[in-house]
Amino acid sequence: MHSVVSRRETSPESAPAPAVTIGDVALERPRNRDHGDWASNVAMKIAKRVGANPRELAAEIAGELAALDGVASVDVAGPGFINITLDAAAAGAVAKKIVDSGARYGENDSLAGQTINLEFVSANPTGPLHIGHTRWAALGDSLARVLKAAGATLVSEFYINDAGNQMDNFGASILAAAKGEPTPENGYPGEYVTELSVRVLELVPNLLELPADEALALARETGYQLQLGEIKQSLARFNVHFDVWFSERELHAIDEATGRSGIDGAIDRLRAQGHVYDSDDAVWVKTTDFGDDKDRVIRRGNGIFTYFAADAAYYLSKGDRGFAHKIYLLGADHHGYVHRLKALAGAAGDDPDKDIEVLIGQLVSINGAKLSKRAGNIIELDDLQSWLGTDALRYSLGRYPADSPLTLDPEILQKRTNDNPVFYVQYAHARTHSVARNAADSGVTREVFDAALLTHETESILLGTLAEFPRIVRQAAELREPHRVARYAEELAGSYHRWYDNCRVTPLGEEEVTDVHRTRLWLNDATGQVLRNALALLGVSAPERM
RNA sequence: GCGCCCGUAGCUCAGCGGAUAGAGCAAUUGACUACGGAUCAAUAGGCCGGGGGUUCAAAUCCCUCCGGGCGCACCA
Repeated sequence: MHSVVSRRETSPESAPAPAVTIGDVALERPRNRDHGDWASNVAMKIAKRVGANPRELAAEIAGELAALDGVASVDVAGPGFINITLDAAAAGAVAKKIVDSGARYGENDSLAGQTINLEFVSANPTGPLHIGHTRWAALGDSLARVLKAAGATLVSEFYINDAGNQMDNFGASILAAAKGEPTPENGYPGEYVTELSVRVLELVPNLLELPADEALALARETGYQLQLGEIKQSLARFNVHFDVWFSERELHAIDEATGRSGIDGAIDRLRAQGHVYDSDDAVWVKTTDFGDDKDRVIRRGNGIFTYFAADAAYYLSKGDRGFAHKIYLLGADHHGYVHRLKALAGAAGDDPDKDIEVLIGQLVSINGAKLSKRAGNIIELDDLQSWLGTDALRYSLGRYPADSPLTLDPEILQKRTNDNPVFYVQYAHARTHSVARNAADSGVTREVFDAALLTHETESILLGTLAEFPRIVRQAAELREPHRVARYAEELAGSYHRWYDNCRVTPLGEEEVTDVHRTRLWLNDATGQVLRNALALLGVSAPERM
């Protein structure tokens, strides 16, 4: 089909208008089943430019399409839609293809050749992860999986903000707790600090006998390692994987040979590009050249670098490490940063519109969620997870686009019913296994696959849904919207349940096993495979029994 | 004041410029001595925040107003 339509677009004698591009050629699955298996609006798109009547043009294209193998019928509808219906054998072939492809079905090469660094969560290692981090963790990890499935070379990265005076405040808080003193000014409250102090004292029994500065440093460093370990464990339990844990301290570290840090080098490089100037004893980056509303200080009058300086060095480090494309996933409370990051890209000589991409996630709230007393009245990832379970939590956060503000209802998240889409999808998957087990017991095998036997309306719909999966994955990757995979999984689960209600895989009672049963087993197994692949992209388990 | 995001069914939310705007929940009513009823079938529920514009075609793109969230540091 593609070939005929594109020939129409590119062949000089049949389509003389040069302004027509491949982007005009849309072939999509119509929402309404009455409009066939595939539909195209190409005739309406190009009619004006080629000076033709859209309906006549559509009829001409339809005539060519109808002659193709596997096409059952082609109709022209409405203002010039071309509706294509495949015959059962052509539509059914996808079931075998899916079973043969296995876990790789859905992968595509739309992002092949792209090297992407995806940074998300990047929490300060001074306390537990909260509900905001939880959403970015779920979305970021799923996005990473989707981008890989689309063929990108991808590294997921956690930037550890382990430099700066919040670390000193953190250390001072632990030290104070160890002494039984109240939380210092600008310190971190919460019982977890006390818990950390107990563990620090176990590791450093003589902490309180050391000189003050030494004790502070030890409290800070020991507490940091313990807290970072907690964060890593929380994320691992949440099925979230990072390829790289990047320490901000690396950027501050002084090179023995040159006596300079990565940040020094970064400022030099930005200066060489002509985007750095000195004023009022401070060093500034001319971010207004790139759309920021004011220039930003990168080195203060007192000689101390701002946070922005580390950001600059970090950005450059990503490019130095071979990542042409950098994606940042930030919370809405950091959206003021977008201009600055874009400006960094521009100041570094990159293209701010192509080489850096900043995704802003809106805030999430959960009605009635318990605030964590131990972490100072935040909602903790660990609490949410033990309360709702990894699958329900990841799925619930993963099925909404990042830019939509979200309010979750814990009553529903806890229900193991249709109310909760994750169980609806997982149940469909478990059901495919149940059906396969029963088929094996009844002597139904996959020895025969005759796609022409898949003629029931629910089979046609199910096959159509299955065929769409690679397109969904590609779209989710290109739009950076992993939630599309979840929505698709729900649609597929629905198509499967309805098929199950209408079409049996195992024969009833004394009925003989026929090729219809055998072929349906392929369809059943194909559905299980795609549900499994979709859930895997979301980091959610696909149980065989529930 | 400036900037970003959001406003779609009673609720929570999908919706790539296309055909009669969808799903789940909540409400009402049905279907198992048939592969798991954690399922399925059906009914009802909408000036897609308001108003302009672009287009053959707008929930979708542009402008404007209203409402909500967030941000505007020589903090990190």
